[in-house]
Amino acid sequence: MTSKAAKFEAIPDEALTLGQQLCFAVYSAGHAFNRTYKPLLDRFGLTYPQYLVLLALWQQDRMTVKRIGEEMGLDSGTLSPLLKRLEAAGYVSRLRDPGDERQVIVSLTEKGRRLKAEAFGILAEIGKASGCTLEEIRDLREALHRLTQRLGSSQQES
Amino acid sequence: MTSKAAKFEAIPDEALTLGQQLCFAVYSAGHAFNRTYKPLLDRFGLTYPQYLVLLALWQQDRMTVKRIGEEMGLDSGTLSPLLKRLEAAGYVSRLRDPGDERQVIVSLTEKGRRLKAEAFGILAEIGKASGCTLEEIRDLREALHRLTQRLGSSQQES
DNA sequence: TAAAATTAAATTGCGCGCAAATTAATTTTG
DNA sequence: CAAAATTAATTTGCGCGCAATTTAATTTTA
Repeated sequence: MTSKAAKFEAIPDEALTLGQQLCFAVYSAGHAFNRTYKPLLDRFGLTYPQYLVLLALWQQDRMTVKRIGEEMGLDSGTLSPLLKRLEAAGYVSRLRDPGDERQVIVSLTEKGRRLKAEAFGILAEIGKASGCTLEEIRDLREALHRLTQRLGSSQQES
Repeated sequence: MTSKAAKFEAIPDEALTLGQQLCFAVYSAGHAFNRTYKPLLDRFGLTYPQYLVLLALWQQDRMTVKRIGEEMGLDSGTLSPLLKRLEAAGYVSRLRDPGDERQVIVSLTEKGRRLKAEAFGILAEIGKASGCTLEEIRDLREALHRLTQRLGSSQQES
């Protein structure tokens, strides 16, 4: 019994299958959402991540890139080009903060604000596709938030 | 009361926030898993999706690209280059099926099989980082599987 | 206040993930 | 059996997502 092998000997072989992995269940559900949103967003010329940024802006307009990144867990390397495309599509404007020229303030355009009305329809479609009750959605969402929190905080420790 | 607005009038404004979205909870948890796996996989020169493919192969060796795609919900456009990189890293071999030259059979190399022993350690690390009990993991996994199933089947209908 | 350190965005490079087009092999059918 | 249709994998193009670097502005501090 070598020391290295012994340490995890208690874990059965079946624990290592794809179907048993929580991470793979999350991974697959993420793709499934992306695929479900795609046809609903195509007619607005939006991608799923772009739509999530708009959700953040409908909640709180005029955020810096950094602030949006904090809300969404994304860095400027991801957001900068995405926001440029959202601007090119006419949904947001990007303006340097006159008080601090390092910052860029992202604001909804009139077109961006108008889209919010359509989003309720998208929300209803997704809710229907998910086949979940409001309670199931809430419980699952909260369980995932707790999980994300714990995975995130475990990062800092290492 | 315009007809278009009236249709979804019952949905409150708060339902449209990022934090309320199940999709965003899944999206964030997916990124959190990716970030947690990254340092654990870096020393093997593997990415998180590559590791998932290896999980599939430890469960069932010698699969065609198509079969792996069915197991994982990915198409060959994603898998072909990923498998080439796994081959370049020495974890798998890719061989045309002599009985049907259209198919490519992906097999674990000795190096790929050896890595399985290390995977139990990774599994334990992730389990610790998730902070979930085995019951929580099972429940969450099953809820996500059901969700993925329903989102997937809703695609065919449209 | 001038130099050093910090901060915010943007940029670069690479690996997914997916749609669409391409290539090559096999199966169907006329 | 030959043409047409189907199938499997690859390739191409584009948009994330992230690490690492760069650029520019602001703050700290010597």
